[in-house]
Amino acid sequence: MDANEIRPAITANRVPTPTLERLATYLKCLHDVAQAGVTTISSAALQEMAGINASQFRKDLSYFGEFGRPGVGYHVADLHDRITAILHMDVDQRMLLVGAGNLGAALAGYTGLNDERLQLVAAFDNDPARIGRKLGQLKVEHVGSIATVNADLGARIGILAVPRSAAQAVATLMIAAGVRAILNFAPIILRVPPDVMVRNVCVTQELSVLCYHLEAMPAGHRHRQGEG
Amino acid sequence: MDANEIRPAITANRVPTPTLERLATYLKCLHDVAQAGVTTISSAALQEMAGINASQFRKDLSYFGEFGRPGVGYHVADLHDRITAILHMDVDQRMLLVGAGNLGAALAGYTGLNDERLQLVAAFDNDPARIGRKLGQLKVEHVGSIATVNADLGARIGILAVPRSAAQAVATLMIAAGVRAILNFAPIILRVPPDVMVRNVCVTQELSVLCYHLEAMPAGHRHRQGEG
DNA sequence: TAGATTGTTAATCGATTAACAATC
DNA sequence: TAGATTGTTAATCGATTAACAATC
Repeated sequence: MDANEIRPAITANRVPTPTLERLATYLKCLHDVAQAGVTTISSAALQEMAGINASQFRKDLSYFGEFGRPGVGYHVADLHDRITAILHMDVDQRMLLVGAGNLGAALAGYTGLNDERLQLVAAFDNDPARIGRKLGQLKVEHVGSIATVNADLGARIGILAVPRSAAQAVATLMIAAGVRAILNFAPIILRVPPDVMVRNVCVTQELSVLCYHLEAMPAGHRHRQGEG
Repeated sequence: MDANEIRPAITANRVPTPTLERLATYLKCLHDVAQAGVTTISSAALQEMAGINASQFRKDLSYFGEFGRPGVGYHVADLHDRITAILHMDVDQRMLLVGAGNLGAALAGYTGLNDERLQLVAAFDNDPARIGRKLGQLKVEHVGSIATVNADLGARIGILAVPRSAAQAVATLMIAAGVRAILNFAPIILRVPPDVMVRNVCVTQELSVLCYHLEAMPAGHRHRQGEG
């Protein structure tokens, strides 16, 4: 089982998680080339840009249908829209944020998180000093009111930006409030019911991997960036 | 090639990246059980805790030697220390931060980043309004001075917390200043020389994967958290 | 000693890549 | 038409898991 892996127990024709992760990368590339004025791109050109094998790219897309024209390539804007739709980023996705500290403020201020259809609709904390303050557009509410607030909002995505010590309890509250997908920034392995998904973002883990390679790498060994 | 993959061109007995990523997870678990007063743990008990297969755990460790005692299990504190050493988290690791916005402030304030041997030793920005301000213990300096500052500090890890538009240019500056490992928070695919490693943290990517599964999941399909 | 659990090998599983007929 | 490039199948590669002899 890989870090950040999500495993449906029952599914036919399941799309591999690495494929889903790469779709977001393709969106970044398509965004970049579109800005450069390019309207059509081949899988070979994308390999050059993203460092992802052309066959891989075509195979990834093949899970979802046909997207290109033999001898021509892919229409950049069209492919961008279709991948966005595949990821369901073309419909409104409401999100709750718990934790109004530095990280919470950074997330609330991040445009990528209030862009297009991803919408941060409420922010919570348990610190009285933070409650009532503004976090971007949002007024910070007490975490104890998350269930009643979300009864109206109906958000199914929760972002967990609280200290490790509070993370499990807050996750449980989120789930009781209707959240079914959690983006967890706390360095802890959350216990959740089987119908709740968790993706972990762990800065320390990333740094460990970098440290390992930095020290392990004798002169002459070369490293390449994959992507992200 | 996977997201966040790092590929040494020349290496015998290479440790798989998924294994390295899991080592950080094992540290989290060991930390937790140690606090609960447990001194010895079996791979089966760890499977229960971390949701990572017991064989996987033993196999991961086998890349680095022998750690347990048949019939007994693993000594928690000892294993924690040894994994820490494997990841080179037992020696000082100096890091530069570029980008003193919300995210930079959150990172500078994060204890995990000034914990133990991971040391944030300098912070930079290009906004005159931010230069001279304090970010945690650090005074924000102009990004143009990164090379001269790092000539003294000798940090080899750089944390990139600037907007997408500035990310590539700043990465290039970091590398010129001696950085060989970059933790990138900008949603862009960095172009770097082959001896520089990049790990990407992409919140939007994580959310895409959550959105996909939220929408794709018909009633009756169940999901499990892997870990992180 | 008997029971438990490791480290490691072999089997399985799944993901990546190469190759190529189909097609623009 | 000839050249280019797709979508897909088959081959390769690597990671995960099961099984078990060795060992405490």
